[in-house]
Amino acid sequence: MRKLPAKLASQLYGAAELIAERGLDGTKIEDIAEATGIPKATIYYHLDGKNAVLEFLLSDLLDMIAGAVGVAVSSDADARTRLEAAVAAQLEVMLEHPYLCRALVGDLGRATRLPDLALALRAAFYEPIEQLLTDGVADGSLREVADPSVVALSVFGAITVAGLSAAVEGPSPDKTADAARFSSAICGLILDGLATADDNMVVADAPPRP
Amino acid sequence: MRKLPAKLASQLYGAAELIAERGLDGTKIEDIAEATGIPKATIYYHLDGKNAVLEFLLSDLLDMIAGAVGVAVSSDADARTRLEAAVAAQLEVMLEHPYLCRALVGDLGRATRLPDLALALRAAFYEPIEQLLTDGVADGSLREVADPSVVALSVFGAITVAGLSAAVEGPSPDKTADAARFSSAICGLILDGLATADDNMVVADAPPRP
Amino acid sequence: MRKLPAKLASQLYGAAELIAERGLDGTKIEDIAEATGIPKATIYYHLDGKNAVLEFLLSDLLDMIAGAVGVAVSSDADARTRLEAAVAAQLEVMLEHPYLCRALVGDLGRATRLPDLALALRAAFYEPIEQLLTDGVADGSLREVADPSVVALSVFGAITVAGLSAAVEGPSPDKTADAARFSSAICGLILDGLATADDNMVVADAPPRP
Amino acid sequence: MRKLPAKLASQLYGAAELIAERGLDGTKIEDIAEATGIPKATIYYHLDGKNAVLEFLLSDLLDMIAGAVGVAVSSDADARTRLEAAVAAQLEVMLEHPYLCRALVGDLGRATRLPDLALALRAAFYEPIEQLLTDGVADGSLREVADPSVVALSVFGAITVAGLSAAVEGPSPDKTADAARFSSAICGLILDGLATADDNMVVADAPPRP
DNA sequence: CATGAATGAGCATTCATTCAT
DNA sequence: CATGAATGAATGCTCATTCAT
Repeated sequence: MRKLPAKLASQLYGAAELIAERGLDGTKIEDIAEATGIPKATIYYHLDGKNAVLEFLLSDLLDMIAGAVGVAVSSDADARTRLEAAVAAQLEVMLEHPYLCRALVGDLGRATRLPDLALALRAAFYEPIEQLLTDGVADGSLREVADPSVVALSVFGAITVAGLSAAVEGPSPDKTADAARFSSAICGLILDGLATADDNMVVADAPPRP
Repeated sequence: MRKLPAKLASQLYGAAELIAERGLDGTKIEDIAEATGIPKATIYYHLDGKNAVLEFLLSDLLDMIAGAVGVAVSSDADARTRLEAAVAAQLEVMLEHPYLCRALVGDLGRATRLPDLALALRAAFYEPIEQLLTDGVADGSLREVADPSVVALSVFGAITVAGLSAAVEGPSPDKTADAARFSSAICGLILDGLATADDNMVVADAPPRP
Repeated sequence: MRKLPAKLASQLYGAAELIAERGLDGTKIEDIAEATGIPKATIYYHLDGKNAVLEFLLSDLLDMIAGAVGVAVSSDADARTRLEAAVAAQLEVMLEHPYLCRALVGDLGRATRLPDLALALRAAFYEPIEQLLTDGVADGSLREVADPSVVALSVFGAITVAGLSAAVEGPSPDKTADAARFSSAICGLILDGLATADDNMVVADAPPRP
Repeated sequence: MRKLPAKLASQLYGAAELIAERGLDGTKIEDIAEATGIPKATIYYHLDGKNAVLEFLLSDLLDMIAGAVGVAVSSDADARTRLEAAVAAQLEVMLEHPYLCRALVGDLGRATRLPDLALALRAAFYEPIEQLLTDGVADGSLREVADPSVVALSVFGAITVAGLSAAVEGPSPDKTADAARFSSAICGLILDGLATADDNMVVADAPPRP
């Protein structure tokens, strides 16, 4: 699996919609060849089979997300602010690449079976959040929770499922606005929760209220 | 797709792990036949093809979830309490059936392409939450949000991804305890949020505070 | 590789000429399917791939030869007489199945790479001769030689190459007569040699004549 | 097919073992490239395809054999003596080049389908013997046989199969000694036969003795 | 009803060969 | 001259599905 020439790489994106629509197994290499204009044998010359096509496309998406989130996370604001930025960043990239996202969800099983992708997946989606949760406790901007890893997972789920859903809806005219709207809704949820404000907090492991 | 004789139905569950592990496309009917002990042709006699196997398995899971959540939701407590119950109920069923859950995620793409399943998916996971959000606003137990459908999606994501993750981890010795722990963490997140208590609320679309 | 139903087995012989003509690598499974009337997938249902087709055909030939030679060899005549009978028997079978013989030669390399065939090859062609050589020394009908295994090899070569050559020439109208003619010529060679009768014997390891 | 630069020619021999082991069809040009160190495209620059590689290697072997046998045959000794010399010469070359020999046998089918090779094959192996048989009858050193061409074929078979077998056994430490041993055994066989000396001669077509 | 046997349709992958540099 | 890159053409094999019993 040599490094792809830039031209081929860009052509290959033409396959994303196909794969998003039908799943990788439902997509013949021949279809990919047609959709991208790259001859079948040339795809095989550069990539190690069908999985590698998906791997290439998703790696790229995951890199973009990891990159954007990485930037968002590395400001010197407090963790809560950075979490908000990270949510926005991730949603922006996701909405920017709806086909890749759909391909990712549609072939999530396969993606997790590809070791490289599984790692990239964790690194892009889960780890920054986990880190932020820790940071937030340290700088006092986020409260401590009883089960940080489950919470990180849930936050990851909250963001990702919303983003995915937006991606599945099909292209939207104003992605930035969408991203902002989603981002705002999600941050409202994960930062302030849904309980009515005057209520007593429900804290995990909290003693039963009298 | 006649109703399956009970014996076959139960044997068929033996295929869940296989499908969870390899995805439906990576699983030959022949493999399913071997794993379940049901002869290939007999599977075809009772079910309309490979997809129908997945459909059967997942319908069942979805029904179980919908059922459990349905029960949880129909108590006469306030919406917030019912939401907590729903979360717990969903997680319990998911943890009780880790292979089915993994099969579901792994073939999410296909699942959403099968109309019946897509519907059942919505009905089991999304709709009860959406309803609860509305109810909560009405009975004052949950606060109003600017974008209820996005929030419902996120809540759904928070619960589901956490549950899925638990399912992927492999069977746990004490599923009920796990479910409780997860449930508690998730409710803490979606009801109270992560922001430190003394902070001003970040409310979506709220006017800047002076 | 289940046991072939008799009908298929017989149809399969229709592929012998093809393979003889073009070699196995030059013969597509599809060609074999056409030539035999057996659908491609059915061939695969019964046999483990292309090699197995050759293996089946040649095993059969080898069995026939081993059988005929076995019968010839098990009379209670002296070894020399039995050798003559064995030569005749081998040639008869070879001439009776020219295509199989040509297939065998044409794909000799592959045949020797298929362990089962390599064994059958030895058993059909080489071992009976080796045995006869030993027997002949014991019963006094054949002379002792310095290097029995090389001689056995050579005798095997003398018979086989002649027979093969006849097979390659294409079908002859009177195979039995051919076999007799070849048999007679070969026996004359291997029993009496080519040296003129009045000459001193050239015996291996014999001291140089003065 | 230009004349190969000497260096390439010699590198090309590195492919003989490969081809001997797997057959030509089982050997990718790429494998040959790797084994010889000659880049794939360079092979194509100098030779007309895969067959030409085999043709080159085998032509060479055949030329060597034809040459050595030619020398052996052109002494002015009697035919019988020259036959002995020819046998020794042929075996020497064969044992000197075991891989080429195995490649030859393994792809005998293909070799006979390449017209140039088929001719060279005859010229190297068969014709000198045939000639010697005729010469021997003329000079009285070999007896007349009823079916000279069959006998020539058998003699060719006796020599070649023994030689091949030696080649297949793998490299031997002392090839010259091997050749001498084989040669002696084979000459004993084809000149004096295996019948015990005191026996009546079995002469093809000889009238029954009273 | 259940199923062993049979097969049509499909497709990923391979590889010999070409060609621009 | 030599060769890395590219590809057209080919094919072995798989597997979901059917059907006769």
